[in-house]
Amino acid sequence: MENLPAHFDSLFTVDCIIFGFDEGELKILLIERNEDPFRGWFALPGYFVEKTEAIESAAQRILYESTGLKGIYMEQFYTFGALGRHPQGRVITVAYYAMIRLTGQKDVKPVSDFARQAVWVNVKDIPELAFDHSRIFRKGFEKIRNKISYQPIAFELLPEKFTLTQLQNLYEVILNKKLDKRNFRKKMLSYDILKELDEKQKGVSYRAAKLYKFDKRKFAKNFHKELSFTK
Amino acid sequence: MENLPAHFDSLFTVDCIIFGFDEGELKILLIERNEDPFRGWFALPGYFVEKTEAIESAAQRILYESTGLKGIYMEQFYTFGALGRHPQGRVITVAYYAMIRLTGQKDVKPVSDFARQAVWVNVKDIPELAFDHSRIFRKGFEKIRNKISYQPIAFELLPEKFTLTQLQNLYEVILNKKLDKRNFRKKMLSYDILKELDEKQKGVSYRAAKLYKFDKRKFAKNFHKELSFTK
DNA sequence: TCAAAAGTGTTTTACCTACACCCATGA
DNA sequence: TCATGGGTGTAGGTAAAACACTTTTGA
Repeated sequence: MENLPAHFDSLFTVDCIIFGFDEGELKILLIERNEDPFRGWFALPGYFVEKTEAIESAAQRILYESTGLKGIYMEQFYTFGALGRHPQGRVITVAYYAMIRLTGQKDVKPVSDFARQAVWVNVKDIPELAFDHSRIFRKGFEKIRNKISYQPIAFELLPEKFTLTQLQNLYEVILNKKLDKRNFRKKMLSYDILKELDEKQKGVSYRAAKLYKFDKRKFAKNFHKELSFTK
Repeated sequence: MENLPAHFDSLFTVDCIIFGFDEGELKILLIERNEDPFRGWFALPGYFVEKTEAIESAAQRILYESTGLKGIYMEQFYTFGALGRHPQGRVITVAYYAMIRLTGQKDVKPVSDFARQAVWVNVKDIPELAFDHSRIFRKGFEKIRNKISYQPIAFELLPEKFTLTQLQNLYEVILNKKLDKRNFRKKMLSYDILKELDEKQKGVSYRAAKLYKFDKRKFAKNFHKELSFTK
């Protein structure tokens, strides 16, 4: 790169929106900063990309440091590079989202200490975030809202075995609207991408619901067409 | 940025896919490189982002230098940052696409000399490109193919006044499939986003077609819903 | 037996699809 | 008058939307 010294001083970061679904609520993981600038503010997990690191690997590393999880599918959704988005100079940020299974045990724990103080926050209660992270969050949320209507991303957020009502709740939370129960079930089952299990919900004080699994094999077979949930 | 010297050496570029529609063919603008690496290869117009420049401005600048056009809407679609995508080191590239009106006169002329040798190439005849630009092109083309089905981006490529057949041709070229003439017209007109003019095509040796304009006012009013072209 | 959610069908409506002929124009 | 594309309508099928009651279970 010896011909191009004028271009040597740019900073990159990767920031991640990590979605989880727990007790009927869609949440994201935020960290509380204890460094300037924005000391004490909440922010998306993110960090600088190392010199010899691909962006994709940096995103995976940051997810791991924030949650202890590896090998989760992440999707890049936008790159933010306005002047003045970082008070100390021009920083370019590549933003990713990930969706993870939050089991009841809350076993998702940060590994590094830049992310100590990580908290799960309901997407309806996100405070004003550091830098332009509020804007990044809104853009990422909009992306998944769009995507869930034609791609089976919802299943990445649910436990392996789930009820149709849980699945519908998740769609409702992401789309931010009520769906008709009968139409939802009819349509979802018509796609033939779920496997009905011989098992039922346990520990509820009402009629136990059947459990289902997402069936990747069926999905691969049946999906040249796309899902569709509008109303 | 004085605390972060370890992160100071990253290179950014912006690359642009500039689409134009001319004589029934969808084309993009390519430049022929006369610098190493990839001297003599075709590549997407693109260049390094300056230190004090926002990414968005860099994209506008590169479009201007390549075509002489300003103020065209550009959309960022992906950021490429794999190791090894540039032989001289890690370069991160933010990719944009733009759609421009190619009038018959071909009055689109490069302004700077990094883009001397610019040529319009039919998307069906794109050669193997420098760096990973072939991949960037494929990804961008896929994006517009998707987007044209629910957003009125086609009109940016057509002359201000156009016939329904021209519009249909453009859809067919982008979607890479034949559409039914009657169904296309019925559906397109049903959206009520076109203004029928009192004018007809001139200089054709067959029945002259009515001309239409895209009507932004109507579009804004009628589009909570989305366009849809599948078959 | 009560509370809470599970589970289930039908009718109406809108949209998508397939399909073929006559019309207007300039050469 | 011929060649070329412009312009038009309908019927059948499929999917979406609206809508309410009975069943199961544990407390």
